[in-house]
Amino acid sequence: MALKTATLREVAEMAGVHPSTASRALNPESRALVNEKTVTKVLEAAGRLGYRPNSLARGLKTNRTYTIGMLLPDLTNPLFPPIVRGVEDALGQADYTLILGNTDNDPDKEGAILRTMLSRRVDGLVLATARRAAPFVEQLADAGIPVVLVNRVSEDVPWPSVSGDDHAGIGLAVRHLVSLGHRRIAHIGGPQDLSTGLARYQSFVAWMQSEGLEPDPRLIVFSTSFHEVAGAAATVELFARDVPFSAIVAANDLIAIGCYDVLAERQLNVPKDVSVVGYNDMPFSDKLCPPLTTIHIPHYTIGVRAAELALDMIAKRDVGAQALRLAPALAIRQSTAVPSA
Amino acid sequence: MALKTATLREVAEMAGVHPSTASRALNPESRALVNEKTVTKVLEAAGRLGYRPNSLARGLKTNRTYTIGMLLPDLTNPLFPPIVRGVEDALGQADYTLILGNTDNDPDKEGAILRTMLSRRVDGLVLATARRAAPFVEQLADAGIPVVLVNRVSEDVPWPSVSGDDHAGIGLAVRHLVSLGHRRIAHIGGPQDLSTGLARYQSFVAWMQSEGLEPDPRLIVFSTSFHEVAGAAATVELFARDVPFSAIVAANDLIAIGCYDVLAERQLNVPKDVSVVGYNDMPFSDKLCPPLTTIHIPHYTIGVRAAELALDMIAKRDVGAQALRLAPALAIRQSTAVPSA
DNA sequence: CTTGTGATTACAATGGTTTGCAATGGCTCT
DNA sequence: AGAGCCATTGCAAACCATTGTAATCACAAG
Repeated sequence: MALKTATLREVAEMAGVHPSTASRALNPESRALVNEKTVTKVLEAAGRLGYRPNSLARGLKTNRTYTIGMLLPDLTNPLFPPIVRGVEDALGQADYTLILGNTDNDPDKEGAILRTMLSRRVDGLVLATARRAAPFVEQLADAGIPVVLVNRVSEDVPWPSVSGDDHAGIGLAVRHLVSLGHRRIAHIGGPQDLSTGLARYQSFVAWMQSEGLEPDPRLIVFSTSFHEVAGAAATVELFARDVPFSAIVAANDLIAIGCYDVLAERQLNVPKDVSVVGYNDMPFSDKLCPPLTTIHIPHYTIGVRAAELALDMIAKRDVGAQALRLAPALAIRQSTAVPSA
Repeated sequence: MALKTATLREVAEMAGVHPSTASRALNPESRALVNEKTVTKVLEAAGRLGYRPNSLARGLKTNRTYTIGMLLPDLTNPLFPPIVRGVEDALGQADYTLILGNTDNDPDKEGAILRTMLSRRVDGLVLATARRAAPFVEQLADAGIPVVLVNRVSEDVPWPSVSGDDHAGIGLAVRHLVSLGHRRIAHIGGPQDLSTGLARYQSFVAWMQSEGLEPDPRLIVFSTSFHEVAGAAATVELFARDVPFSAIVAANDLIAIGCYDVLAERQLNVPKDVSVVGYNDMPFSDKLCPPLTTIHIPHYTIGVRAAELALDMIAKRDVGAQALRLAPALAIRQSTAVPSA
């Protein structure tokens, strides 16, 4: 059945009514307007023909596509799949569909993807791309389209955001190490032009101070990206500084893996010689060698909340520019221990 | 600029031409039909107004949405992100957009997602969902929409497929173990109602035989899913059989991790006491403890090829029902060694 | 018997773009 | 000068569903 997709007109014809009546019968909200018996007829005809409303036509008329677009740097980064699933699940509940775009942190790509998304008339946008200065911001604001930020705080931007509470998370990490007895704690920060990189670095400094430990600038190195190789390079740099330390707070798990690699190279044992704390609790961080103590972020929930916010905005519910920060949790595993020295 | 998205009519008006002319000027293929100077005028007007064609209207008219849908069980499974990226990248090249749907292997969900995708008039479909018996097959065939299968062979189905060459991959694993001196090799298979589970099991048996080793049925256990816990349960079952073995070929990396867990519990060392080979070479399998020897599958390329096939089919190029099998590679790491006994 | 009421249903316009066809205008050729 | 051709552009229909408004009908009330 239904070789060609049936049109509303055909359904109406089969049911012996006018297309407009069929339309109303098919739509739950307007269904009350049409006679019960007619509804049955139409529904049956629709079923027999395998009718699927053409969402293009509908969207054209109603100016809503029930589609939202999501931009992220790279789906291959284990951070994102849970977030995307969260978004998708929450969206699915509301019969919304997700369009995905990987930017690779390339502004050109980002612009191009954004353009096609606008061209497709997405009802809303979820931006999980990390760069702090987005040149499109004003265009988007102009377009008057709901936007929700994920994993980055809103800077001078009228949109709500959802993220893990980085300040609290770094606090968890620092205090965990301090409570174990560490005093000379190093930080391998992320790129400082990414909001998470900057925030975690600042929080690190703040928490060290609030613990009464003056952070040594020589024990703070910035990685050029949130990936293993860059993390390893930064760790090498850290050793080059030749300042003793007993623990490392890495800006994310990938960087922590980079630390692992360099530490192993130097025959240093984790956690006996150096304790390492990661950030994100990405999948399989508990399977590393040793299992990584890290800060767990409710990624899935972040995705869900972001989608819900977008949906709220689309429904014209005012959500303001709130910054939703979800509480992190310390996942203590085996990469941290009391300092040996 | 461009508070409200500009319409073609407005662009035409600004350029002082008829909408149809503007349309032709804007579209590269029909651009040749219109005077060069007019084209310039139109293009400029479009630029000034920030015109973005309404793809809904266009799709309605042309019956093409430049959209393809992709169904997969769960994005959170590390297997999929690289595939999805491959699909998305290849699609992006051709100005196509990807719509994603997670089915969780739930037929109802799968049906629902499929319906919305058809309702959205996707130009093609990439099915990476693993279950073997799909009730929608006939409906899709009827709908006459291009479909490409990923990671599952086409059984009685008129569509092309792209996957890793499981037979060759299992061969790599078995021969690697045999060459190390293993003779009593166990297999923890995947669910047998999933095509990959079945294929890998059958290949295991075949390769054992071709190596002159009669596979012991007591050393073959099937996991109820492709996940760690199920893999661990299957490993427990394997030990319960109380038949000696020196190596395990796991149907995928997650199951291999399950093996790791049970082995560790029993104080058995990998690879000294038992060698383990995984399958898929998923991200971070090289960071496991010990780094997992596994079969590398070119996931990204699989995604790219699948997208290209879909694009070909959309372009009415006949691709037939070919089954594209991409060559796997053996990634030797530290979970395999010569047997101790 | 007329008018008013309420419940249904039909009509027609609309959304933005594409495209077959017709119209226009300038030009060449005879 | 008129016929014919080409390049360019305008016209209008079409794609399919939604929705404001008008039409219809049955029935009750006056």
